[in-house]
Amino acid sequence: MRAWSAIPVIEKGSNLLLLDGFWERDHSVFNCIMYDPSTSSLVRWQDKNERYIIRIRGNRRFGSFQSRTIEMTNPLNHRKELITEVEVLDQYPMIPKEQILEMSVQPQHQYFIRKQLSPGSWVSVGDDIKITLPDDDLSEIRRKLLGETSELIDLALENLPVLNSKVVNPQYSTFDIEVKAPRNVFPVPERAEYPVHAVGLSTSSGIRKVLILDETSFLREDRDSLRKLREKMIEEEDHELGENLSQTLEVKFFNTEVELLLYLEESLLGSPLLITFNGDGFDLPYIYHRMRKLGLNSRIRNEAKMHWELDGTIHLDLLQFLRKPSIRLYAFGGKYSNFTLDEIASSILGVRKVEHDDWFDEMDLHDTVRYTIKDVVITQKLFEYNNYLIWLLMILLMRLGKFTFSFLIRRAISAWLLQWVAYNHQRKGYFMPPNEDIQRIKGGFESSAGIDGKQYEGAIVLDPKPGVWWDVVVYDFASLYPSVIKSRNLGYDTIRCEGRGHKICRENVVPGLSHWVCRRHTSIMSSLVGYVRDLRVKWYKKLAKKEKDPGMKIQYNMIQAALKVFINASYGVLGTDIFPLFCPPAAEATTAFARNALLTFKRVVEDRGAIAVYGDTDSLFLYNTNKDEMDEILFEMLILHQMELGIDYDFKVLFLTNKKKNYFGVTKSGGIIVKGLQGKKSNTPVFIRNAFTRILDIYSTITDEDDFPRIKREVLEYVISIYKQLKSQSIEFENLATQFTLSKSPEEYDKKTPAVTLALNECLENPSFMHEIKQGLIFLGVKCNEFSIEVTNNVFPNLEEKKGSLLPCSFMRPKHIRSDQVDWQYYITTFQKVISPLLSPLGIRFEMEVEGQQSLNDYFGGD
DNA sequence: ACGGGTAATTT
DNA sequence: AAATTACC
Repeated sequence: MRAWSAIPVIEKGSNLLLLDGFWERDHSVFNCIMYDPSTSSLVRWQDKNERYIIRIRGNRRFGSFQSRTIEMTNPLNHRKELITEVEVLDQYPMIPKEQILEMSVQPQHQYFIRKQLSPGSWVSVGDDIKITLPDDDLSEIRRKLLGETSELIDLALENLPVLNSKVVNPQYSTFDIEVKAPRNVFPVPERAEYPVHAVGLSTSSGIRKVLILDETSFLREDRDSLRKLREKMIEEEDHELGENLSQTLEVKFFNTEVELLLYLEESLLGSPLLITFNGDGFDLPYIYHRMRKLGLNSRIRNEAKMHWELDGTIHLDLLQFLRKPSIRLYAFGGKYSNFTLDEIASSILGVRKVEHDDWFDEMDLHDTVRYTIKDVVITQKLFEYNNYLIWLLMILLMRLGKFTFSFLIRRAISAWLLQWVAYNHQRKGYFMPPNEDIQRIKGGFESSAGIDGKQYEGAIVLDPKPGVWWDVVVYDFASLYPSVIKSRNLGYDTIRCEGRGHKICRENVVPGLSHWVCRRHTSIMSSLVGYVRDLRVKWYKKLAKKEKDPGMKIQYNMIQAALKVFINASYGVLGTDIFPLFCPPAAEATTAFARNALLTFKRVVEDRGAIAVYGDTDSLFLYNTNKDEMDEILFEMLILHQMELGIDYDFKVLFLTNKKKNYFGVTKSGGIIVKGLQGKKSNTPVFIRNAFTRILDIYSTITDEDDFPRIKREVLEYVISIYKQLKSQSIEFENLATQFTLSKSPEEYDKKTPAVTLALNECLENPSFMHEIKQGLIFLGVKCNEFSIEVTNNVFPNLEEKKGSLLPCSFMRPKHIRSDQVDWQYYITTFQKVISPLLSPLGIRFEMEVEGQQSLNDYFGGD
């Protein structure tokens, strides 16, 4: 039984949002899962005509298996090949897996690819399933893309109506469980040892509930605590969350955990969409195992590793989606960097962080209720933020990449890209050649990376010219790698092409490499990347700018961001060996053309007298430019090299040292840009980061060169004040803390790192902490005088220091440290080191003017 | 289960 | 030299 088998089947219907699909276990029938906004529920339609097909090259027969032979084109040589399509029911024919084409594409996606259906779009079902589209006026896009290849225009015309069709906001439920685990014990879902004692429940229809386990009936009699709860909520939650929680919240008490859990499941069952924060990693598996332990039949199902569903609903684990690097960086501009609900919500919503140090066993009823419901409501706010922006983004990504909802939530970007590319191979009648073919024909890398462990040569970073530069304009290529892929027609199919008529292609060389690029055919990847890039730049960015309707403006902006996700990932996958279309020459050709583009631009600009004071990958920092001349050069780059450039920053003043990827400056509009400096990094103590920011604030007020003395005075005064705090050891431990990440899984550590020692140290005081130690765990540590700890467990089985041995340790968690244990000298040194790039342009010498000033004051007893 | 290379800093 | 964090 699968979770989605519980969704009611319909024979006919229209205006349905296609979200997902699955094959019956025996592959006999395909089920499409759709959201029906008219009833706010999920419906299922069974496609009885479509068969589950595998493809094998050549004209073949496999015993009793139903099969037919079709023709498809091999993109490597543009020849038609005979392909056998075999109908698969319960079992596969006896053939080696390598002979099956496109094994990397999931069965449910094979269905959508064969039917050329885009999940996320509106469909009607009956005898068959069909996409329904509004009548869009496509003449304008045709006009805008005039001069582009017909392939690119076709792609745009096909995809635009789907992307532009409306998105409805779904009905949903969200919940969060609290487990009564002993202090500092992490409840492991598989064990489900501790009772679920509180559950927060909230729905889009306005239900706000907290379920409380109250075996003694003691809590519900506690009128005093309940009254206090309302009062506190009026004071805090109502105000903070913009909710009338004190009025709408219902607290429900249960005599037994069994009753509570059954009630919880029952409440969630009717919902089309179940939203959680870490539901795949904790809440759903915990309830599942807990119910089994209590002898109950759960309707939660484990579909795959880190994929849990509740019967009849679609489960969205927001954490799974938001933690994807591509989403975090390109869709949300890197606003959050830790993946806790608090951090993500506070950065996206601007909600204040909720501290709750108290363990649940020590909390009063009213605090338990408040914290429980608060997490749920924050999850909800996150989902509803900016008129369901996250939902909109998700639907758009599905429409663009042609993949299902659960695939979107749970798979990485390279999987998205593959599905997108696979769909578009089928669209053109191509099959995806096996990677062995690609690598055998195209060969390996011929460049080598400058960095150990990397495969091929990447970007250029120019040596910065140290100094203070006034009036510097930063020009950068608009999406450099995708532009190169598009304009140079790069792809696994076009690089090092061979065969009759391809002699002319040999002259089309890749700069600095022996590769050449096809002149006869357009690369599949190149036209896909090109279409997405053009759509973004020429269409949606402009639409977003001029759109008046706020709802549509948001949608256009989000489409623009979603397109960027695809653009930015499309280059990277070509160079990763696990990607089924991995093609070394195509990957290194991309960076080679990109290096060439940057150097060409540099030469042209310098011929006209500008000075490139710095540049990295796709940008030049130019001093002594003239706007009109630059416009001419940009035009030339566009016409001669099909490369589009724009202005990134316009610096009033820019500060460079001899270090690459390190600079700061003040823009003409008074904004501060700071890159790479230590003071920005998360592994710098908080108080130093704060001081760093404060000094930059002072810098941002600079007017001209004559203003330096004022800036110097203010900065010096501030730095001295911090130095005094350090000397008098009056900085809170929390602000001394540095962040350490356990970036690998515990078995992979053979040497100690601060994160490792912090983890071991924590285990000493609290042995059950072992279970919490996993990849991605973040610790705060304060540098302290060195001490020894005994390794008491085998959490890190491959550590040099075995169990029982002593380990030197120089970090402690802020809560456990005393002032006399803090290594204050380290903080003074680090403070000086980190802020020194901000002091040296002003001519401030730390030893003389900060430390010296301090001691003179001490001596003379001045302030 | 799965973007890439380049660079600086710390242990 | 390896690990971590940043830049693009």
